[in-house]
Amino acid sequence: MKMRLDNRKMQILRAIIDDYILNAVPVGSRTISKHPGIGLSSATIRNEMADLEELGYLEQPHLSAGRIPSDKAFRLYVDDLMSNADLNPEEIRAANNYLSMKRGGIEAVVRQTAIALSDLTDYTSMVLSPQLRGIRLRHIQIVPLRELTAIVIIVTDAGITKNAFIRTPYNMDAELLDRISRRLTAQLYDCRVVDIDTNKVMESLYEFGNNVDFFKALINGIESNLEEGSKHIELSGAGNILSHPEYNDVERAKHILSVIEEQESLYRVLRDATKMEFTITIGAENENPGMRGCSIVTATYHMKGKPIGSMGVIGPTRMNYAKVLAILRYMGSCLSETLTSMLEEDS
Amino acid sequence: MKMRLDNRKMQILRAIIDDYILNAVPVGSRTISKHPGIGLSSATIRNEMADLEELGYLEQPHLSAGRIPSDKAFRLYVDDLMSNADLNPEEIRAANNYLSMKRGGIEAVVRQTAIALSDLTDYTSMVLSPQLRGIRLRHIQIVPLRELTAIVIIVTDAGITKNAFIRTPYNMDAELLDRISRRLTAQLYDCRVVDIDTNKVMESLYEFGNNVDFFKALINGIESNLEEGSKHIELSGAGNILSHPEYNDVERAKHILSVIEEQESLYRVLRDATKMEFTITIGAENENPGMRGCSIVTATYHMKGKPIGSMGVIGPTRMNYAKVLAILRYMGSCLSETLTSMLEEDS
DNA sequence: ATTAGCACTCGAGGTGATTGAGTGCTAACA
DNA sequence: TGTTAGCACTCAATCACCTCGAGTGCTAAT
Repeated sequence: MKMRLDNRKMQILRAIIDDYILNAVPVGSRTISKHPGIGLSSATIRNEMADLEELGYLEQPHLSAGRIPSDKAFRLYVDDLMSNADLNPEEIRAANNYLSMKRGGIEAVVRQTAIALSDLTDYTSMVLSPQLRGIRLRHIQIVPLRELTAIVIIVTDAGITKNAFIRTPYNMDAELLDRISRRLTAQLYDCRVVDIDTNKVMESLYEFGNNVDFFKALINGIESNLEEGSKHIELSGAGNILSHPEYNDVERAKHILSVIEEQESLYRVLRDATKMEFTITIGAENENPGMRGCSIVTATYHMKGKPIGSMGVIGPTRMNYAKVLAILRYMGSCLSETLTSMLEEDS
Repeated sequence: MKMRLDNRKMQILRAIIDDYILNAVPVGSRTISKHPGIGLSSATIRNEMADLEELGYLEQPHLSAGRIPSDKAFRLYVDDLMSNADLNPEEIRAANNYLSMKRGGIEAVVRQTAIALSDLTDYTSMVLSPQLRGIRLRHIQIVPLRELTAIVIIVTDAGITKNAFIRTPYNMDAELLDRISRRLTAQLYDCRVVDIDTNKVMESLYEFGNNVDFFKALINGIESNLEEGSKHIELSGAGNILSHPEYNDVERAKHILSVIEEQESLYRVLRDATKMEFTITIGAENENPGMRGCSIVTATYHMKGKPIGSMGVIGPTRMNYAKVLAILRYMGSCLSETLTSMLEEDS
C-alpha cells in the first residue's frame, strides 16, 4: 500500500513543525490533537504520525518521547507549508532605529545591518561586504612609496578605494608615475572590470617606455583587485547561538563557533547566495559538514538594482524561517536603498 | 597581633596559585603539604591558609572545600611571585608557522597574529590595528566622485591608505582638485599629524580661490583621519572561552561573548595599553563591569621602534599569566619585526 | 475511518544514603 | 613557641532508587 502525503498529513506536519519551532521540544500526539483547526483525537494523530515517520518526515529521539521534524520536513515546510510572516510595526521601528545612524560610510552601514539582523532575529548574522565586480572605475593613482615600490590606489564610483603594492622596474619618480596614473585614469574611466581591454591599455602606455612586464603587472593588479571584491564578512551575535537549547551542549556550541569564526566557508556560502534573491539551506544540505545541524537563510542586497552582496542568518534547523525571511527581506531592501542613495546624495 | 606575609606564606600562596591555575579546582591543605619544596604537614598549611584568608588572599567557596586565590592574590602573584616562562622550541615552531604566510598586507598579518595568539594560548585574543599617529604622510589625492562630492585619499609611509568623503563648495573639476592635491602633497610630505601647521597650509592654498571653509574642512579631514587611527580590532578564538570550566555556565559565557563582540570597550583597553610595554588587568581591576571575572593581558608592538599598537589575551582570572606573557612577548616582537620589514623591503 | 482504552516505555526529577575531600580545633610534642 | 597528629564536623558530589507523567503502539468498539 502506497502512502501519500495527503492534505491532512500536511496539516498535521505543519502543526508539528510550528509547535517545534516554538518550543524546541519533541511534540506529542495530544498536543496536536488539541491544536485549533485539527479536530482529531490523539489516537488518530498517532497513526498519522507513524505514517509521517515512515515517510521520513518525523523522527523519534526515543520511544516514549514525541516526534521532531526531520530536515526533510523542514524542507517541505519552507517550500510549501510555511505561511509567510510580515514584520509588525514595532519590529519595523526597531529595525529603522538600528539603521538611522548611517554616518561613516559603507562599512559602518554594513556593520549596523549585521547588528540589527542578529538583534532582531536572535540568531547569528552575517553580512558580506559589497562586491565590486560591476562597479565602475573613477580614478587610478600610483604613488611611489620607497625604493622600487609604489602603491596603486583605485577609486570606484561606489566611493570604495582599494590599494595594492607594486614593484617598479627602476626608481620611477612621482612625476612619471603621476603621468602614468593620468593616462590610466583616462583610459579606464567608467570601465567595469569586464570592460578592461588589456591590449588597448598596454598600447596607450607605450610612450612611457618599454616596461611591458611592469605595465602588465599593473593592469593585472587593477583587474584582480577589482575582481576579487572584498571578502570581508561582518558578523554579529555569535553569542546568540548559546541562547538556543540545541546548543546547550558546550561542545557543540564551541564547534559551531569555530566554524563561524573561520569565515572562509561562510564567505563561500554568501558569495554563492548572491546569485539568488533568497536561499534557505537546512541542516545536512550544508556543504560544510560543521554546519550540518544548522540552517542558513540568506537574502541578496542591491546597489542601483544590481545584486552586489548578500546577508544571512545562522541558526538551528528549527529556526523561525518565516520571521527570519521577513526580517531579511526588510533589511535587504533597507540596505539596498541606503547603499544606492549613498551613491547619489551627499555623504 | 599583626600578621605579615612572611616568606613561608608567600611560598604557600604561590603553590596554591600554581595549582589552581593548572586545575581550576579549589585547592586543599593536603595537596599543598605534598607539594615538593614545602616540607610541612597539612595541619600547618591549614593554619597558614587561615591566615592568608584573613589577609584577603584566599577565599573559600564553602566551608568544606579548599581555597581559591582572590584577585588580590593574583595581583601579588604576577607582581612578585611568578617565575617567568619561556616558550619551548615546539611552541616557537608553531608560532612561526602561523606567521610564515605574510602575504597580503598589514591586515592579513594582524589577522594571522590574532589567530596564532588564540591558538597558542587557548584563550580569546585580540589585536589592535596599527595606529597611524606618528606615521608620515606620503601622498594626498582628491578625486571628484559626483556632483559636489569628492573623495580624499591619504597615503602614509606605512603603505596604509585611508579615505574620506568631502563636500566641495562648487563642482570642482578633476584638474583643479589634482592641482590642490599636488600642493597639499608638497606641503605635507613627510609630515606627521602633529607636525601639520593648519595656518601655513591654508596660506599655501590661497591661490586656489577663496574657499576657506572647504580648505579648512579638507585639512581637518586629513588630520582627524590620521589621528583617529584605525579602530579595527582583530578578534580570534572567541569560542575558546567555552573551553574553560569557569564558563561552563552558559549565561556567563553568553555575557562575556556579548561584551567581547561589542568591541568598543576592548578598543579602549588596547588603546590605553599601547602606552605600556605589557599590562595585566585582573578581574575586578577591569573598568568594564562586564569584564570583571576575566583577566586581560596585553603587549605592545612597534614599527621602526615606536609603539603603534597592542595585542591582548582575554581569559579567566586564573589564566596562565607566565605562559601568556611569554607568548605575547614573542608574538609582539614577531609582529613588530614583520611590520617594520614590510616598510623596508618589497611586499 | 475514527476513537477510546489499556499496557508499556523511558526520561526527568526527587529523595536519601554514602563518600571523600576538606576544614577547625585541641592536645601532645620537639 | 612553632609544628604536628588526631578527631569531629561540614558539605558538594555521586549514585541508587523511586515516582511521575508524557508519550507510544495496539486492539477492539463505534
